[in-house]
Amino acid sequence: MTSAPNSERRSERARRAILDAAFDLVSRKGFAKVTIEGIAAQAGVGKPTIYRWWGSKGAVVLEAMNEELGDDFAFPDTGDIAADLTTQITAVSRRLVTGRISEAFKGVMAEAQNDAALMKAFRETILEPSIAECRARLDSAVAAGQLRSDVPTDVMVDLFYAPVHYRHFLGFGDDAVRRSADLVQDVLLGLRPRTDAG
Amino acid sequence: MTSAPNSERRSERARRAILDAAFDLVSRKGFAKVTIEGIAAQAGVGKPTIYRWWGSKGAVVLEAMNEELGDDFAFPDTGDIAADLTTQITAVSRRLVTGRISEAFKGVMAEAQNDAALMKAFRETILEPSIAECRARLDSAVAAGQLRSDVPTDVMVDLFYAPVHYRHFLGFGDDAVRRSADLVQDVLLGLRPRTDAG
Amino acid sequence: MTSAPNSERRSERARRAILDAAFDLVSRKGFAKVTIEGIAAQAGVGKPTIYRWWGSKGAVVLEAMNEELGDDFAFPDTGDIAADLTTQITAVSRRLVTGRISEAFKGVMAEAQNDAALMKAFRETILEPSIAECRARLDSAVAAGQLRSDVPTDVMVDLFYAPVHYRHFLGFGDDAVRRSADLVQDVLLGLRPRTDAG
Amino acid sequence: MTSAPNSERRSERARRAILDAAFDLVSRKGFAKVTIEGIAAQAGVGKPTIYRWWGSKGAVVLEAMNEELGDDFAFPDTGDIAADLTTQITAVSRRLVTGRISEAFKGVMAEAQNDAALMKAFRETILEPSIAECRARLDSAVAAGQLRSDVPTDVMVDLFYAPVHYRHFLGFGDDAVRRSADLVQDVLLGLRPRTDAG
DNA sequence: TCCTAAACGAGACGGTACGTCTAGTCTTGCT
DNA sequence: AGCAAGACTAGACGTACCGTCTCGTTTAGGA
Repeated sequence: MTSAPNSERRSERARRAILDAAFDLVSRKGFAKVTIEGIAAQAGVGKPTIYRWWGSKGAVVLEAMNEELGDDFAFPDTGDIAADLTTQITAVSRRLVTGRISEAFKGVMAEAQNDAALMKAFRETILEPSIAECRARLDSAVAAGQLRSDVPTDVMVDLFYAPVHYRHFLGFGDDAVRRSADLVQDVLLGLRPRTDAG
Repeated sequence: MTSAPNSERRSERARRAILDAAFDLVSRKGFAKVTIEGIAAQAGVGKPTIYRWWGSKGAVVLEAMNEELGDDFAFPDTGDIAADLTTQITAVSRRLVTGRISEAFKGVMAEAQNDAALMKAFRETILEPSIAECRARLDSAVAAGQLRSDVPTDVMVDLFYAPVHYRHFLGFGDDAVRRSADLVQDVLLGLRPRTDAG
Repeated sequence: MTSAPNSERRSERARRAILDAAFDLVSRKGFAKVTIEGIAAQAGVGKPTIYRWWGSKGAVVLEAMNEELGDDFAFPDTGDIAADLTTQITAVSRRLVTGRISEAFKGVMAEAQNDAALMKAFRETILEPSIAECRARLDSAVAAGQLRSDVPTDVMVDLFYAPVHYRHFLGFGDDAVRRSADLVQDVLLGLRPRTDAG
Repeated sequence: MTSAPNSERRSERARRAILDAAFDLVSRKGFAKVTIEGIAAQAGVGKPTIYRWWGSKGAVVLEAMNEELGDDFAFPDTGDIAADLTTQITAVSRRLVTGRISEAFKGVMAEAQNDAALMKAFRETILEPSIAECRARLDSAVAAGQLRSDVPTDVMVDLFYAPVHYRHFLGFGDDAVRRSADLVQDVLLGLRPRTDAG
């Protein structure tokens, strides 16, 4: 068996070159048309250097996308939960259809459908942090009496985020995705607390 | 240019063998591990016969999946919209995670992210008929006074269907997908008509 | 077993079209780049019509070449055997390197190296008639005392014809092939009758 | 453009396996029935490894044949030019009809009729070295007064070698090819120097 | 003059091999 | 020891033809 590489001796230069090349190629040509060979060539790196540190093209691109995104998943908090949700869903939908990240995201998610490890990595590094931020904001809105308290906030997260991804993955088109934030109002109809019986 | 084949002379035997082989292989090995060569071999058919009638592996599997599904997209109508929605969403979620169609659906959708023609075909043959059925049922519920009339029914369709696909594509796991029907109640909270001001 | 076709009902139109297309295509693109499909297409004929009457591309092209050549293998007879041989070898060498027949001949001979039936057909329809004509002329030259009588005339035929084909098949180049007639004189050096002991 | 491979890093193991497999297959099945795929499979080698180093099946088989022949083209020199020519032509004719090289030679030459690069390679590696050896021997025979000096020795080479190849390529049959050495005497009739006027 | 059997055009079919592409592994210096 | 480089085995890709096999559609001789 091949022994695990020693990460202390890893070349940061090679790592950066690989991630930059991967992100650039995916952005320009689309995930499906990018190959490990192509990444290695553009990065000026041998293929084994990629295979030594990543398990698949999806893993490389996911990491490249993460670096591009940074780790700032902060949710806005103006005190108005409706406005904050609209702001955030609008931002997410724009990222999906036009952002630098767009091609990479679509490609990684397609790949992840048939690659459990990639899906796990995506969820841990991107999705779950985002959800946690959103949920924290919803919790504070519940505490502030802006949302009803008898629907779990993790369910609320799903209700707010689902439409944008649904429209994105099922091919409703860029315009429909971008208009997904409009649905925040409709979801909120049922999530507002009521003085009278629901 | 290669002229189009004459579909009148097409061999139904070959067509069936190809679709059956494709569906069987995808179900057993997963979309990603199936090859056109493998389909041709199992179907007892030459590769060119596949390429003559379909443009990609995704197209073959989509058609195989369509034949498996049949064209029955009927939406239940018991008079109780909440019950009917729950029934239908439950059925959809089960199909996605355990049904015969499960692997094929996941593979086709992953492929469709980077293949516009495949996405278009999927929408026309499967998604849009389903949506139309759902929408018709929602229209009748609006007419019956079970749903408010100031939210367009196509938006309602998105609100009800989004969670199941969202959880499915973003890797929430089979259990979470199956529990998606529970969210019907939460969405309905806001879509019920009200006599008092909203 | 497929019964033999009835040659009385054969379509002369189809036969002509096939031979013409075959000869034209071979002349323009070279034997190796011509396909049965291409011949059928240019002839406006179905592939089975070709397979019904010929066993291979080589057989078609051989017949086409034969029609082009006609059956005139007459050897010149001016009374001067040296001049007649030079005339004939010159004619043959020109046919091989520049004539209409050039590509077809080269292709058929290459094919015939691995197709005994084709070789047999070539010898019977072209080579042996030519040899017979040559040999008859040599016999008359022997009778006229212009050639020695103790070397069999079939051996003489080989000695005169060998150089041109040798140079042609072993790639000595068009010029060398065309100059092959010059060797007639050198061969004749030994084949002239002598009064003194040989 | 595909950059040229670096021959310093070439695997000698793969090269040997390919040449051995090619030669074995051609010897057993005949050139026409051998495929690049078959060679790769028997050699335990990927197809691209063959295409990386050779341009065609003919080129592989030519090199395999060269290795089998070795580079020993030495012409015998017993002092008797007639005997030496007979020995050599006999050896060549036997190689053509029964030797290990027989199938490979026939196949390569057939291919070379429509492949100028292959013909060039054949001439440079096999034919021209043989001719040079023969010519050197003839030169020494001329110097020794055994052959006339007014016929160029390169023409003499053609006269001696032509019959065996002519009979071989034009399908005279194995026996006729093997008897080609008999013609040496007839050619020599005219190439012996004479004291009386020619 | 019609009938009918065949040859015909067309082209889809099951196959084979092509030559290319990329994957992932292995090997060889170089730093 | 990790690296760049790239050759290696492996195998799927999509294409080109093969030779066979239906299909209707002429077409030509015999009834």
